Amino acid sequence: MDARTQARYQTRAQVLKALAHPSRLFIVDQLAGGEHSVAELTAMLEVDISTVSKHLSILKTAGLVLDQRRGKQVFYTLQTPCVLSFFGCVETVLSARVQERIELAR
Amino acid sequence: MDARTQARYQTRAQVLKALAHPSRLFIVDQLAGGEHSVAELTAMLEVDISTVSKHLSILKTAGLVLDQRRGKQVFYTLQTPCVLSFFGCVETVLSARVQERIELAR
DNA sequence: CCTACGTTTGGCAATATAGCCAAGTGATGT
DNA sequence: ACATCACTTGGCTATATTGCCAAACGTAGG
Repeated sequence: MDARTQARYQTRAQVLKALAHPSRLFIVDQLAGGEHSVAELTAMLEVDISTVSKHLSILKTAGLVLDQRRGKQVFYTLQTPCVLSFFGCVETVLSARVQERIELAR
Repeated sequence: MDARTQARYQTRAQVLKALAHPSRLFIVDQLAGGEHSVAELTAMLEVDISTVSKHLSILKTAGLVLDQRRGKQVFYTLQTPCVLSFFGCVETVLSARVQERIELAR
């Protein structure tokens, strides 16, 4: 694998890495239903607001969400809704995993 | 977020985490074209074979690939090809990121 | 049985990630 | 100007991930 190819997969991996965290997946799922402020997401996640802010920063850097300040609040929206299609596939993967276990148990 | 919800996103995140590494993305991409042995993938990736074996183990645990021993070799195949659709969306995200930078530069 | 080959596993050090608290920033109202 | 609210950033520790080497394992052939 040459340096150029390596770099391409590295970049792609960064996007997936941004999604590969329970809280960040939850955030994306919530934003699918419309914009939310940091405080709103914090209330749902029940972790420190600084932690939520950092998660949002990671999603933003990855190009997955957009931030928009209105007054004192900052509202986040989903920038690339196609990531929602990941959820369906992930469920398929999980089903396959369950199927696998059933077959092993036989 | 209650414990049940937390667990659901945790499980989903595990699948994405398995994909969120350059070498593992490369492997998935290669397996899209058909089965490959550990040695073949090692030659392409140019890292230690034990490292490749561990990457494959992670993909297998996540339910993304299947292993099949034939003689001395072990061949891996893609178990859930829908993950290939991720690549398209990731490219969209990257395009959006580039677009973003252009607008900022103005 | 012994050896060779392909692969996996254990162990370790280097690096990256997650979450909290505390301090800083930006906007609003007094 | 000052205080307050909403959020971000810095700094820290705990935990997880990565990749190498070495050792173990499974299969096939002599």
